[in-house]
Amino acid sequence: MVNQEDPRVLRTRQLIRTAFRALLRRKGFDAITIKDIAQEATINRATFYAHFEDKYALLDEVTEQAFHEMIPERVADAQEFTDEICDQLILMTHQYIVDFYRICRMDSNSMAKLVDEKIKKMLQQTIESIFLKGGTHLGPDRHRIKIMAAMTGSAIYGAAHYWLNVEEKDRTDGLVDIVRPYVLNGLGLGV
Amino acid sequence: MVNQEDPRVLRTRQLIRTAFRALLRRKGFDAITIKDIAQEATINRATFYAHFEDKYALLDEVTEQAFHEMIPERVADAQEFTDEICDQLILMTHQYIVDFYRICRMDSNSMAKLVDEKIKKMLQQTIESIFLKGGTHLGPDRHRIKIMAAMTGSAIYGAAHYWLNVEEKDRTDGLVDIVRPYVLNGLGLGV
DNA sequence: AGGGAAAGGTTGCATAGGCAACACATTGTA
DNA sequence: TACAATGTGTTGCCTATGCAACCTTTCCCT
Repeated sequence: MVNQEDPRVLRTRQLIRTAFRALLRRKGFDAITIKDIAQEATINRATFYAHFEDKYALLDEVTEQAFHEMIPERVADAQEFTDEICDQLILMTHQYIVDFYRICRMDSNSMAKLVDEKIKKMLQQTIESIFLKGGTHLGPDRHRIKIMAAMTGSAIYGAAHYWLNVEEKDRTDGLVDIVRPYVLNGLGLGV
Repeated sequence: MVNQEDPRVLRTRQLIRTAFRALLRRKGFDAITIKDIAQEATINRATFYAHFEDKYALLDEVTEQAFHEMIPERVADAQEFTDEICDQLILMTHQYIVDFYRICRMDSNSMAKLVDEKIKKMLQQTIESIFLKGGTHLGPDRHRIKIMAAMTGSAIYGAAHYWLNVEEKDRTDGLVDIVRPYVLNGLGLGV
């Protein structure tokens, strides 16, 4: 395997990611071939396989990168799961989903499922890391913390996703007003 | 020497050019080192020398690239040296000079001289190529055509450069109104 | 069903680029 | 002046990428 810190490797991987994101804006995921990606990235097809097993692995990484680009600094650095952090997580998740469905042609079920799973996972990890940073009220039980993070992430994601089909979907304050109390009460942080 | 059509070479050279242009916006030419360029381009310093002899060669290429980016298509494709083409050459040259002096810190005499010479040369080549494409009224004498192109290019460049110090320098129509008749009359194309 | 085109992967070899070390030149400074 | 620091330019060795060739798998057309 290649050395992930070699500048050539960093550049090549970035080229591939950028090319893939550009392609997603004009083609469906299923219709994109490795050849397409290699051409768009101006790299050799064989080189692609030195970095990614297949386009699914690439999608995974791109999804993760996009998540990191969208997460507000205050959330990433948060020491505690406050109202404000909760709101930002809800809004960001909603925005992420909206962007993804608007920019990419979600004509592929396999892609939609992969992206959904990935975002949920990233969300859960983010929440868990916040729980762990602040000496949390949830107690020291690592298992319990993980489950609470999983539930919270899933709840936020599920609501944000559902909101796509709501009539007032532009009114994100409506979404926040419903989700925040639910999550905070569930965590025993209710006001 | 490296193969100029290898995709790696094309990418590397582009990285170097882009890095150099970025550096020129925040440092004087004399203050820019090869190390700076290599760092900005995320390439190795030794790699720089595989592509350019020194930063002067790079400046030459970047100047030429910028010229090609600015030249209007109608001028590049022109079959004849018409009034309109003449006007566009004047305006473009003026714009090029203005941009260069605005964007780059022209604190280096060596740089200013190199850039000036290069633009003049590009201008003369462009004009000569137009003369050669249209069965010109200048006759078949290649030598004569070259001199006419050199004079025309120098005249346009000189005027555009002088215009930097004119009070109404924003009024480029004033520049055009002076240069166009001069050049066209000189070429025996007067109206 | 069958057969050809296109995509997915893999491999060996040639070349470009990364890295570290070196000698030399230039500059700044005590 | 001297000497330390920084920049220039080069070299040898190693790794990543390009390229062409190859086989396999998938798809699609009749």
